[in-house]
Amino acid sequence: MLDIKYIRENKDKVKEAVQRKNIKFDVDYLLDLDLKRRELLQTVEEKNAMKNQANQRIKEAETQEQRDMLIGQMKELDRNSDNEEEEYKKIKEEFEELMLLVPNVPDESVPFGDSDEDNKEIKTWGEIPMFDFTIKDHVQLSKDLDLVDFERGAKVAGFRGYYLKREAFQLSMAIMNYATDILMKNGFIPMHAPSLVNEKIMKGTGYLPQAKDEVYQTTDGMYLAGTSEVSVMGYHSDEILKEEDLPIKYMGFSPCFRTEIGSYGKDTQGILRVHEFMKIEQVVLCINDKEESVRLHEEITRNAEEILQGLNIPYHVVVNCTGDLGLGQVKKYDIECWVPSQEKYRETHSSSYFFDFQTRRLNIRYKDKNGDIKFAHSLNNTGIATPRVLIPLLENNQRSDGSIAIPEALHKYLNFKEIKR
RNA sequence: GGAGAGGUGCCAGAGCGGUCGAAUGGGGCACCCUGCUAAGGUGUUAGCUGUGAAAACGGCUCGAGGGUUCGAAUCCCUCCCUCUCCGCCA
Repeated sequence: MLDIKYIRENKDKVKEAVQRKNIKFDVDYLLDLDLKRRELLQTVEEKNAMKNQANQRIKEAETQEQRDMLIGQMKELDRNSDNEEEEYKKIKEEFEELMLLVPNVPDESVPFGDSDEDNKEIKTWGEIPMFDFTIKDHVQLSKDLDLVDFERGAKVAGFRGYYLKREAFQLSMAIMNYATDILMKNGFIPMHAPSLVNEKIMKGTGYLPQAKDEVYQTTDGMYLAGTSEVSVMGYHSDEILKEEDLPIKYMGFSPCFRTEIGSYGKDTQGILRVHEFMKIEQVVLCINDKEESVRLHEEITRNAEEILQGLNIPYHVVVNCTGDLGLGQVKKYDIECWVPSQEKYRETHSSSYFFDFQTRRLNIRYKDKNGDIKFAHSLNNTGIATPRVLIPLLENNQRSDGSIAIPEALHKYLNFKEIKR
């Protein structure tokens, strides 16, 4: 959510953001409504002030007659103010709903574009492996080595269901431990965070209402979060933090659930796009300062790179174009890992900052050195997500005999150094 | 799942129709005093929001939402949450 004052003063910027993010939203309508809202608020508050004064007089009335007369006047006043109050309430409600739909303004450095096709590569790392044999894709590797069971996955959990078996399971756990160690070394507080969350927090992080098709709702009105970003951000909701405690860095571990509605027919093979997976997420809260947000954005991006480099997976980093930014995101880098069978990079990490877009919704504030209360800034990036990262890991490390070499960084977490049958 | 208790400011805790945005204590902050095992004194310490350049003035908020009333932290209803006991259970 943006500050309405900011929207009033930067109407054109916001309109531009609406356009560039390909969002349907009428900024002028919102501002008209805001004007109406404030006008009504004024009259309602004036009436309230009169009532308060009248009440004061009733309290101070010396005789019963005086009192009765004043009460009579009050009743009259009350009758007249009902309508305005109703109308104010209605407008306020609409106003608040609309406010949730206003997009954040992208940073100047974000390239213009419509879709991920227009994202710009800014960095590559690692050498794309050259194989002197016919490679297998991760699906074939998984089947041949009995690492993932898709058929039984589908039998039990439906389309996109899967079982991670044997070394794949161990690998998945090892990767989590490995990523945890790196993030803890870099100052993150680890948490196993809830994935079952309430509506307020889903709204606060911006997944509702805009992405409501992509989240599972339970029969009792709760939601299964698609990322622990949701519950980790909710952790400090409605709190006032101390400036000296910032930046505060959390790594949230949780299962993640996504309906993948809207991606029918996409990535139907294998474990690239599944309904449930495990993820470590980096979530950072910092002071209300652009420079600091930018600095930390680079930092959490580096953290993900450090994790991938240790796994020796070739990747590149892209800056997402305006059209590929989420509603609240100011800027986003995607890290995409090389997938040999597809001969392209596929997204494994998404690193973004929001300024105070999320913290306004979640009411996460801090008291600065002058005692002023400000909204914090928030950022987040993937730490590591399995099973998706297993795709580049398995494929890039496959050998001609069908076995798979395990990167050295994981050896200390595993009792095997290769996967072989 | 059953029974009960409760949700008030940074914390503890009083208030149970008007004098309450809220006693008191603790903590924090500021100043004063004091040479001593950091004590004493005084003051200060909620957020949101509207008009305004500002000073200021106004409105809202005692878990959330609704209702009764001239008036609600206080009464009524619904929901959420916490705690205790019983049951069930990884």
